[in-house]
Parts: sequence; C-alpha cells; structure tokens
Amino acid sequence: MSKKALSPRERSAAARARLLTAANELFYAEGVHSVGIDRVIEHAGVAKATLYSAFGSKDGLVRAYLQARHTATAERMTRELEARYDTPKERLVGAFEVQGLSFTEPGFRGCAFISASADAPPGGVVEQAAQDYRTWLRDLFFDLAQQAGAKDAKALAQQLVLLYDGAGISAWLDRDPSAESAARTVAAAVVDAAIPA
Amino acid sequence: MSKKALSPRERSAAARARLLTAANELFYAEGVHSVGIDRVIEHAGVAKATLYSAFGSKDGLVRAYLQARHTATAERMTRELEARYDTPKERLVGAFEVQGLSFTEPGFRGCAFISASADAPPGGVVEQAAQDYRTWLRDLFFDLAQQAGAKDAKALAQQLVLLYDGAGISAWLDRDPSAESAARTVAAAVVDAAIPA
DNA sequence: TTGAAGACAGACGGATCTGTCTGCTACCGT
DNA sequence: ACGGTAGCAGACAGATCCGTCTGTCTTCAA
Repeated sequence: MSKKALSPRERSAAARARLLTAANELFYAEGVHSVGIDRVIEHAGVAKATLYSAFGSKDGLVRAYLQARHTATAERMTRELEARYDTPKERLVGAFEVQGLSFTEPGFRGCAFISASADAPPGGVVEQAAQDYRTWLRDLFFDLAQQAGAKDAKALAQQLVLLYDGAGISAWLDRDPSAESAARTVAAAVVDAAIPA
Repeated sequence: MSKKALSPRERSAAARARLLTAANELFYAEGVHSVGIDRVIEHAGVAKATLYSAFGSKDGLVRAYLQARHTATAERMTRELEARYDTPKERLVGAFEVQGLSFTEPGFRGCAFISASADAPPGGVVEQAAQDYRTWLRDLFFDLAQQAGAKDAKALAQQLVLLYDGAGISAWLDRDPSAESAARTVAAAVVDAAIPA
C-alpha cells in the first residue's frame, strides 16, 4: 500500500491538494466571496492552521484556485485542439467546440474569472489572475490566427474572443448550451472571411 | 422654493430616491456583495430605519437597484435606437453603437447583471432580476430581427446576443472600448447574411 | 393646538468571517 | 528510543454585517 508510507512532505502536499480541490468546488459553485474559510477546511477535512501555513491567507488560496483553473483550462484546450484538429484554421473554430464541452458538464457555472472579477477590488489578486487569463485567451486566438495566415490576426482574434466570451455568458446565464454551436457558426464565417483560402 | 414644502409622502419618496441612487453607485462600483448596508445609508444620508421601511431588507434594495438599472438600460436603448436609426435592420447593428456609449463613461464596470449573478445564490432575487433582463435583451434582438424580415429570427437574435455580451465583457475586463466596433463589424456581417436584401 | 407620521441618529444583539493560538497526536530521521 | 515536525481539532479575538429598536425632531392634518 502506498498509502502507508507518507513523509511529512507528502502529507503536506496531500493536504494542499485537498484544499485546492475543495476550494475549486466551493469557490466555483458559490462564488469566491460567498464561501468562507470554515466551509473550505471542513470540505477538505483539514485544519485551519494547515490552510494558513500552506496559503498564508484567503487571498492566497483564491489566487491558487484561479491559477489552478487557468492552467487546467489552458492545458485542456491545448490538448483537445491538438488531438482533434490538424490545421490552425480548424483550431480557430474548434476552440469553440472545446469550450462547449464544459457547457453540459454538471455544475457548469460560467467562466470562473468573470465571476470572480465581479466583486473584486481593483489591484487585488483576482484582478491580476483575471488579467493573466485574459492575456492567455487573447494570445491563444492571436497565435492561431497568425499561423493560419490571417490578414489582420489581431482583429480576427478580437472578434473570436468576443464570441468566446459571449458563448460562455449565454450558456451560463441563459442555461443554453446551444450557444456553443451558435458561436461556432459565426466563428466559422468570420474565420473564412479573414483567411484567404 | 419648492424645497420648503415637503409633505411626508414627498419626504419619503425623496429618501427612497436617494437610497436608490446611492445603491446604484455603490453596488455597481464595488459589487452587491461587497457593499454593506451601513455604507449605503451613509452615502445616501438616510437613517437605517428608513431603508428598512422602504425596501424591507437588503435583498429588497438589491432587487430595486437591479430593476431600476433594467428599466434605465431598456429605456436608453429604445430611445437611442429610435432617434438614431430608421429601419429594424439598421437598429440591429445600431444596438451595439448604443451599447458602446457606456463603455467610455467614467466608472464603467461591465454589465451589472452579470456581475451581480456571480455570487448569487440560486433562486434569489438577483437570479430573478437577471432572468428578466436576459429576456428583455433576447426579445430586443428577436423583435428587431423579425421586423427586419430575417429568415431565422431566433438564430439571428441568439448570435447578436452573443456578440453583445462578448463586447461588454471585453470592454470591462480588458478595458478595451474598441470591442464595440469589433462587435458591430461582425454584427453587420451576420445581419447582412441573415436578411435578404 | 395637539396628535399622528415619518425621517434621523445611533445603540444593540446575534451571526459570520478572517486570522491566530493552544493542545494533541502521529510519523520520520538520527 | 526520542525529539522534531506537521497536521488535526477547536477556542479565541477583532472586525463586519444585517436587522431591530429606542428616542428625538420636524411637518402636516384635525
């Protein structure tokens, strides 16, 4: 049993991982601001002191939660795009299909960064994490647009980001997963118009 | 001086209006969840009991705040569309120009309903107000699409709502007012494609 | 003129939240 | 074998927030 031998390092890492999982579930489901520390540690089965020794403060936990979500989202997008599509042009449109995968998952509550930014004070950790995420999203579309040979890659990327955000909002607030196909349809037209065949 | 003679009814209405103004400024700027009752009454120059006799609870004030914002947004949109454009087809695209007016206003913080929905518990007053607003937005585009003779008015309206939401998100989170022209450009193409000339 | 109504100012209780601190227990390395 | 480390459990302080309540003052109506 690998469960028996746990060095302090491993125990610490396990507690940290449980905290991050609990934070992800609770923060995403109910909002960063509505969920207190006590709920998180109870859901993680962890002592309060462990949380503060691992993350320093609630802000630290929130930052780790958003960073983990950022990397998970980016990795999933990269992985699925590479597995499903072969050309940059296909991937520009395929990104909406990958986004749409989450729309029908149980517990989908829209973009975590948009929700977290709602009540966030300016200059706080949430704003910084959101900026990082937005930069990643813009670059994702911009790089693909350049690779696809778009005439104005920046303009094309901006238009696709609009559709991407809009699809997420509509799938969340309107509980309408068909936003994925709607956004993808428009995206395909925009991409075709911007990239010479 | 009309300031001298104030009946109890007028005094009550004035206090209510001041509360609503203060709530609008504070709730929109910092988030419904982050602003406490004490801040609102202090900013309004009103006693706490007055708030509770006028709105019953913080939830009641939040509901009134969102409803007021809904009607103000709807009236502004209707007014500007009628003043600026003549045909339903022009108005379908013009809605983005009207939306863009707010992007450069000082204190712009994105869509109040999206922000308020972020930490809102299901079944609460915020969710209800957001539903009402979303229905209005969908119907706005749907009615115009029908009047413009779109082949599939529902599909066209859905696509334009995506762009509308996306523009608001980008103007807010990316601090990029150019989202308006980007959305309008795509909207014009989508409208032209969906409406037989 | 006197009573009713309503706003104002502020104290208050109960609940909740963040962050710290104190014991207790279990496991690892020397 | 034993001391140190780290998580667990929970109490605790300080702050904040919602909502209620008391008391005072102004204004209108009878």
